[in-house]
Amino acid sequence: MPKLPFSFYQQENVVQLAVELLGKQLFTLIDGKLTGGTIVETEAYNGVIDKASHAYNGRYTPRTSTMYEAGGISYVYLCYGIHHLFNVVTAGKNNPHAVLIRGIEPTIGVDIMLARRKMSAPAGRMTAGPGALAQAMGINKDLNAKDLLGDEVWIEDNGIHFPSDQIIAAPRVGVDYAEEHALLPWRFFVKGNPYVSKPNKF
DNA sequence: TTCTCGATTGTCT
DNA sequence: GACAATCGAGAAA
Repeated sequence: MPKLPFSFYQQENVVQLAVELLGKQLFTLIDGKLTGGTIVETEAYNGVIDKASHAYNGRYTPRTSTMYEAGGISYVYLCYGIHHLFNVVTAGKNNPHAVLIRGIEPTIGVDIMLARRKMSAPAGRMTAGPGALAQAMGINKDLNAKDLLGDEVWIEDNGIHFPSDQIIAAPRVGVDYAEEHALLPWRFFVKGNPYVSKPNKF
């Protein structure tokens, strides 16, 4: 199946791109172990105007410099000292947009993911949530700034397309006070999918 | 150099 | 439902 082309990641509309990533296949080849799954939950981080983004207001640091690169690479970082979060950098250079991958539905290497998660049987929580899915797929900060057209981590399009009425768009909680920010951060997930993290109630 | 806190999750009550 | 675990980035000094 074809990997998503470089041009796909150059879109300036990170919100729309976050929607389009739903249904795509995310793969990692770590230490010779192949794992992959269907993306079922994403969250858009709209660069300098997104208050929740690391690059908010043009903040540029060694860590966030990855987000300023041209789209089509990964952005991985450690949160709470425990969890690795996997993002896809999008848009052109110096436009720090990113999409956080929050949930996948495992399709390849399920047993490997179970072992990494130290679980004995498949369950929804295996890959539901950004920290959990990163652990399941063996993602760590060594995967930061990797080319998504490379052979360690990549995304394929196998034609899966969720109907629009199955895709839920949920604004981030706690931004009601700031009307200009209320539109910016968006979370998207597939309705009723067991591999979506908590805010699955609708 | 030092201090605070986070794009979270799992466990205990 | 509430809270602890845990460490590196970012900001201040």
